[in-house]
Amino acid sequence: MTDPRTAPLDTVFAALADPTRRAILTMLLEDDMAVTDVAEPFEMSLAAISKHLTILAGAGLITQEKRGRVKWCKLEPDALKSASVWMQGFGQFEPVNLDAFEAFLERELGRDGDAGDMA
Amino acid sequence: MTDPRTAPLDTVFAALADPTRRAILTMLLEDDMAVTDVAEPFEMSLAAISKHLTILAGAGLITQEKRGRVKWCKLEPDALKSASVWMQGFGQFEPVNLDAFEAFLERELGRDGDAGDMA
DNA sequence: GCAATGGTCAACCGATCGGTTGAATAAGAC
DNA sequence: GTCTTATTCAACCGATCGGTTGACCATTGC
Repeated sequence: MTDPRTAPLDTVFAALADPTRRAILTMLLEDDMAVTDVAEPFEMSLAAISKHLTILAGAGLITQEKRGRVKWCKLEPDALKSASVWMQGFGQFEPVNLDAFEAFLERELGRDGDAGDMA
Repeated sequence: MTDPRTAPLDTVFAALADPTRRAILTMLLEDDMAVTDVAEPFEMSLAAISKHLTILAGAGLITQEKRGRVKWCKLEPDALKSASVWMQGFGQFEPVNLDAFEAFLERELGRDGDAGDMA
């Protein structure tokens, strides 16, 4: 129910500061997922992932909707807008470089997203 | 084991998660400042501000240069680029709205930047 | 009904965080 | 030299963080 646009910068940046949570966001970029499926690639407990999802939801970065016994997680990119706008002000308002983003995305997927070395 | 490739995002986002540190960055947007002058508007000790500046420098968001007995703090907006690029990927690559940025800047200055209610 | 599945809750743990204080170091000012 | 200013260091504090475990609640399937 919280408007993602009004989520304070504190919680958004704090949520983004954790590599596991950034990896989760990257996964949700592809599709909505159930909590158990989000947790699958990680080496930590389901409860830990559940906490991470609560933090992401608290920051407005995702929403969670329960259908039956499955809770679906959905990315809410709009919550990033305020933080992005805030940050952009410190650069010379340079245009976003898509190639650079793709490179970062690959690194995130290949590293954080890989449960192999996240212990 | 922290991944050196994604560590920058960790430290940058963590540094931005604190309102005092964001207020410092906003102050440095105007001009370079000495540590004591950075600390002046805040209600906390100089040592606390010194720690905040160390964290900002560790994230690459500022640099500090000692001239005489004064240590000057300088904004380094380029450190925001990687984080900004990462974030922008979750939106529709929308162009930055300058008016929106100014509104946020004012809110930051009026709330976080005011030493009156920062306890 | 009963068992399995999906997810959270509660208590606990060590590490880190944001702050304090007081002493220490370094560089001007006189 | 001595006093003052600028800044950090070191030790400490309570709160929060990221994780664990085991018990608990819901929903589904047989």
